[in-house]
Amino acid sequence: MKSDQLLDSGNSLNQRLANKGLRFTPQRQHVYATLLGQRDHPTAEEVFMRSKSGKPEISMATVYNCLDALVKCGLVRLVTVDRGATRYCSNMEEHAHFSCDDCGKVFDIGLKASPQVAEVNIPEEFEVSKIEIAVHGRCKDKCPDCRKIQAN
Amino acid sequence: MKSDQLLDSGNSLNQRLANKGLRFTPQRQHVYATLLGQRDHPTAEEVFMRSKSGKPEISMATVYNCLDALVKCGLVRLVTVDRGATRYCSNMEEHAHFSCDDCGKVFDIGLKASPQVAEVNIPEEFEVSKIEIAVHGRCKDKCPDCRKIQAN
DNA sequence: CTAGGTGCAAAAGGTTTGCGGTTAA
DNA sequence: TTAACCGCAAACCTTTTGCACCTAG
Repeated sequence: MKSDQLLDSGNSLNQRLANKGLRFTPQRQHVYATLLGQRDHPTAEEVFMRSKSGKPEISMATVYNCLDALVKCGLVRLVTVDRGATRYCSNMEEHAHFSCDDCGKVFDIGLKASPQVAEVNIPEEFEVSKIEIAVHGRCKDKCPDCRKIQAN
Repeated sequence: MKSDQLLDSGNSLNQRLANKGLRFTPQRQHVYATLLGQRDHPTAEEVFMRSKSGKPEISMATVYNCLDALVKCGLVRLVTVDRGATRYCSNMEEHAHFSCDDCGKVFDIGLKASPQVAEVNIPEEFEVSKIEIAVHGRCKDKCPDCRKIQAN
């Protein structure tokens, strides 16, 4: 990622954090840049690994803290499609997730329409804040791991 | 639960297990009956607690083993709407889940239609096995815990 | 100046595994 | 008879917490 992009994301991040009464720190900027740099769905462990190149002294606890701050200010969201480790997603557009049963990777998939209350019979008293759609299946030859499996 | 119902579920369970090459054991019957007896969405820990009344010698590992067997033979499904412990659901009808942000409880909600590929733009290569819809929000005065919160 | 953040290490869930003994088929 | 299962305890993985030091505002 180029430094001007980093600066952009830094400024945006700065404002976002301030709005929530959170501080702007180099660690938070770095973790955010890490997530933006590779828009997949890494686990905290993976974010930690990637963050260590460029910031070798960063700790796991700080990665969790930073991810938490990013989620709080709406720049990152949690993805919990499986029982495994929580994944983090920097794509804030409305979308669903596809989880591959073979390789475990998570892919973004588009929605044809907003998943409104239309699909579901919500009891009156319930107050809805978020609707999540998770699709499970196989990505087949979409990724290297699954290409290998297909080849066998 | 009455003993004839237990027997019914036992017979159905027996067949189901056999179909998957799994054995019928008293533990599996007991855990299944526990889930059927109270159709909420208990965690493994809660299933363990409930199973101990009537089978005090049962162990946590066995509960996990039994739940796993029940999931394998299609009598129980996993519910993983939050980062917390996996919950288990004996309602195998097609439905969505509502998770309360306040009390953490999970409620079943009906679908107006089957959540078919209609809602989502699945890339061609992807092979879909299951679509899950999770609704988040507040159940308000639906449960005792949330009635308390509302009262404050 | 000080509330909030960082890094470390230890603890806390939740789940899985290894193993000797038991049991359903 | 014997592969599968049980119960126990220990291990494992992910996440949280306590604490001393540090730093952004």
